[in-house]
Amino acid sequence: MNSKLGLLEPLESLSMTDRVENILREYFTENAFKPGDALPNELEIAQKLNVSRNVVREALSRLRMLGMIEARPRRGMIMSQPDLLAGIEKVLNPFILSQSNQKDIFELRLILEMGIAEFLFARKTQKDLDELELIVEKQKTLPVLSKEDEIEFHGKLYDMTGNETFQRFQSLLFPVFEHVFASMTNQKDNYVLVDPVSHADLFRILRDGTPEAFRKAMHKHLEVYYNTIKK
Amino acid sequence: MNSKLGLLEPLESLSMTDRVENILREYFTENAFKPGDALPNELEIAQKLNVSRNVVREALSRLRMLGMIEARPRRGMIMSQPDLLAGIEKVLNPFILSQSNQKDIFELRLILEMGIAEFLFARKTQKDLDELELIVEKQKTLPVLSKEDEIEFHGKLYDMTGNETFQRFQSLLFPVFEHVFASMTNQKDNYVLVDPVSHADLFRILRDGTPEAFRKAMHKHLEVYYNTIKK
DNA sequence: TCTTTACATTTGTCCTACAAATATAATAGT
DNA sequence: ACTATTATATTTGTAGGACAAATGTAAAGA
Repeated sequence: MNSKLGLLEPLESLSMTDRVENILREYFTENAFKPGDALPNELEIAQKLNVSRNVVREALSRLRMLGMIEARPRRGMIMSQPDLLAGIEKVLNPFILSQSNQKDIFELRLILEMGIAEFLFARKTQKDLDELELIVEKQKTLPVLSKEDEIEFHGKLYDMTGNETFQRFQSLLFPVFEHVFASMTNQKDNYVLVDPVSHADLFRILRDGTPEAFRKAMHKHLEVYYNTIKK
Repeated sequence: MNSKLGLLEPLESLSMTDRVENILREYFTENAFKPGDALPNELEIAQKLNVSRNVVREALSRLRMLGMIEARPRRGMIMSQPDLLAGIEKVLNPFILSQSNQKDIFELRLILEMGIAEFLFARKTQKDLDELELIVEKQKTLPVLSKEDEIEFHGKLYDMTGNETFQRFQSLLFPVFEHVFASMTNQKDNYVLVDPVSHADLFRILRDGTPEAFRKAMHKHLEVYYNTIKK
């Protein structure tokens, strides 16, 4: 009778707060709430749902954190434009993320670096190229590139994509990326690796070449990371 | 005296809940809390921080939503492995996201499709290829591909990357992607477009070709979307 | 009609209370 | 001394009351 009981998932016992959170989000969606729209007040919601104001406030607190709603003291709440990355930002902590998630993020960064090529070529401007060249020239004089130098160059690339979310997303992913790579290369190999493709090479291709050539070069540039990918 | 007053940013007046949320996350980080570690109880936190238990609970409610902590009724709270995409999942609603964020997401999906090539070739198995071929063969018999057919093929690709987060991420992005594209192509051009590169073509290249060739083909396959990219 | 005053509204915060179930300590029984 | 039972303490989830503060609105007065 109890055979295979281990396969049974524990049926999720949602707290009142969880349920109210879900109900509210559905309510917003189904009634096509748009940014600026006024929300019912807390007491009204509590009474309609037959829960305490505490529970409602705990649920609203979550939505407020996501930027989905805005509470203006003494003037009621309104719908708002959520912050796309607010939720993920608070969670990107290498010490509490699962190994699996950390690996996923490591790979996500590699994918982004390869994927942005089309956008770079579609949107590059002379001003952008000049600024990137400045960075490259400065780095040429350095004996070795620091973490900050890497961020400066690649950050500028994300900048040039004209996509604000990429830019911010990448800066959020980078610390985790670094952490994963550091833990993979067991600290012992602290040698400075010579890039087979330098930032200067990437710059030249971005200026004169094609997306195809850029992706090829970027792949070479990131070779040391791609080499860690296991089947 | 008041000239240029408009340039002054309103100094962020954080609520107690906001501040407690920040303090708690810092506390976890600085004390290297790891999944499974026991947390102080609510009353203790409230007394230490000199705020009411309500405020603490509202802050904890947010962290619970992110999966960062777990509360076991009557047994205290423990640190937990956060759900990487829990936050973003609740916010991916085309009707409340800003136009700018929607555009960013549209582009993000294109970037992912191009970027996964390396991973597909590094991790493809015969079993995966067989399953993908099955999908392709089935779709060959169809006069026209539905949205579900698209999801089935591309979803299988994400599957093959061996990256759970990609898989889930992509399925979250897709509805927004569709919504953006639909609103760009003013409904009027409902004609069925003939892919310059079909799913069958992509499959053959994935089986016999190179990442480079695959990216090239994928770019062609997504041409209609890439054509929408503006400077 | 305009100004001033009073009132109602609503979020943020604090407080108290208690159910329920678990872990721990205390008691009783052998 | 050891086990079994009972009582106690703990802690989250939920309910409900209270009030400050500032805003918008209605009422009163000039």
